[in-house]
Amino acid sequence: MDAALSSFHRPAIRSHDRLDSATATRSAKEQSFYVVIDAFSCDERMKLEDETTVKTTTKSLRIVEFVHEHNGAGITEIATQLELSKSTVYKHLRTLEQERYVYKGDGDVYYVGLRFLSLGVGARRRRRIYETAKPEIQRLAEESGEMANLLVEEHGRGIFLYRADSSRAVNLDTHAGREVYLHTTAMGKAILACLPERRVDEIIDRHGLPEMTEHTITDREVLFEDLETIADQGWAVDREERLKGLCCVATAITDPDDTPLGAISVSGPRSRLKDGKLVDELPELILNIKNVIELNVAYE
Amino acid sequence: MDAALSSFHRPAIRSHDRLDSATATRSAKEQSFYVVIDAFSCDERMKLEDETTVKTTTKSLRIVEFVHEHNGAGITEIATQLELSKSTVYKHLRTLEQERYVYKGDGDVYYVGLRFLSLGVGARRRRRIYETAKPEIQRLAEESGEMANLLVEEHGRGIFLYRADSSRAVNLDTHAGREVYLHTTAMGKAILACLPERRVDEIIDRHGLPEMTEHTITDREVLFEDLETIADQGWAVDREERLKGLCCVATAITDPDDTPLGAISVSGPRSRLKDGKLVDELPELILNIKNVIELNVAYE
DNA sequence: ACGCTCGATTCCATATTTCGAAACGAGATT
DNA sequence: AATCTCGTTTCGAAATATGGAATCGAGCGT
Repeated sequence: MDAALSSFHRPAIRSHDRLDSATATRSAKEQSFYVVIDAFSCDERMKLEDETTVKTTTKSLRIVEFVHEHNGAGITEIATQLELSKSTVYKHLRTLEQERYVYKGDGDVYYVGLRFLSLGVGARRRRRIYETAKPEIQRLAEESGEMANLLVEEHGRGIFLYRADSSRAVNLDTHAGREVYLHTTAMGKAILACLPERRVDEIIDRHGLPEMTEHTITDREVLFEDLETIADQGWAVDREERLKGLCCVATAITDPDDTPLGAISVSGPRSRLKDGKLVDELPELILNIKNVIELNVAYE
Repeated sequence: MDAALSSFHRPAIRSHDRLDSATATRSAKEQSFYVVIDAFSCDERMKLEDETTVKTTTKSLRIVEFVHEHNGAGITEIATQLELSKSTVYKHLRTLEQERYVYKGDGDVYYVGLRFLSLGVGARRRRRIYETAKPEIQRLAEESGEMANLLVEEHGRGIFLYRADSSRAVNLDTHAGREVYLHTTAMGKAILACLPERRVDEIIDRHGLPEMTEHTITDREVLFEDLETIADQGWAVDREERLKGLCCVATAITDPDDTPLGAISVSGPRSRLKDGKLVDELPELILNIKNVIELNVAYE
């Protein structure tokens, strides 16, 4: 039973994917990364988790996540993988189905329900920046001729809220809802650069600095140096740090009091984003749009 | 404790909203409608729910839903409204927060987390029809000059997957993820018309025929007559049945074997959609698009 | 038609876990 | 300083989640 829970803490999956081979399936795998808990902190952690945590709920969520990551799953498969009894999994799924969080397709396979979409879209709408930034992101995509994105931070991770494609769009894994590590993207780093050092340390402690490509920053010192540069110049760049072949320029959108509300970016294949465009042309364009959005957010 | 659960079964909220006054907040209220359980079936139902249901999970979900419907809530508020103890709510929220399904904003207010967006978007992507229909829906919006929609059925309810606006867009409550009763919309009725009568009966038994406007069909016989007409002519119409001032024309998208995969519609203000357009021009346009989508789905 | 296999479902005794009352502590208000 | 409100913590009683075994049921091959 304890083994059941520990099985969720998988080692990082290094995805040295090329841009053109990025698929939706792979994104699910990436998301299942958790920092491995080392043996020493176990007592403390157990204390905390046992006393203040509802284990049954955790179990239900794990089941849903399993179904999600596998694009549908049957009871036996889930029970085996999660080291739970079939009857337990059965009851959890029945409950979730009754509440419309999962549904049973043909042939006894359970799928994640669209109820999650209702709540998720509500959560997105609640972010002030979303509606304000959307039209500007579209403009950004048009004027740059590349893909433009909006990302926000939650629980120390980045979540894509919106993406606008230009006509030259590349098929990419960054749908709305996609979760990424902040240190692996230009948008993430732009947000980190706005946060107090203490906060950044907390985030690194919680999520680590997993390596996605050979260019990913995996060293705390190096990251902090980069963040300083970003804070100075006002924009961040990502040269294939999350995905091989993909480059981005980004800047954070902040409150009047410098709290980051999210970040916007332009991203495209390395072949089209040479240095001239990447560090001259695009930063200027992005900073313009940043200003417009910040004004609109402030006086909405 | 039993009282706690029964408090979720609220009577229908009749929303005689006008088109122009429809807001996001109101949509949340609508969604909280549940069929009231009458006293006689209680034993049976308890038996079923008690034996095969994980009550703890249900409780967690109710808490999340409460937070969702109230656009954020504190522990005491939730505990009071849901008739649970503060410590219970506290522990559930802590668990959900740890798993990133909720997050705590400033001032001890909990909000629904964007984790729901990740899972929800995944659920949407899994519907074959979504990617296929999207570009066609956009075309439908352009060619009709009105709003065009894509809806699918799940658990006997309708869920909007996508909406495309024309330049003359009206500000409406139908974002992606929005849930509606099937019998109140043209798209819903178009889907119902494809289902075997037995299935339609089940759905009505589960969700009832709640009245949204004075034009809503609230009688089973009347509904079945309408469904027959729809099945014959291949398209459905909604004259202010869900929302005062809003009219729609819709048709179902089906598999080669007539299983409905979803429905598409054009909707706009009554003032612009007179009978000439509503029952002559638009049905033809929609049926064309339906054909294109069905071909693409079949040979994808 | 028959047995065979695999999965979902049901039943039940057991003990794990949840739950609520009450106490505590921090902030705000009077 | 007293009072109120709200989140957090503690702890034992009571509820209920759990896993294993038994049952059911569909699909397959002989």
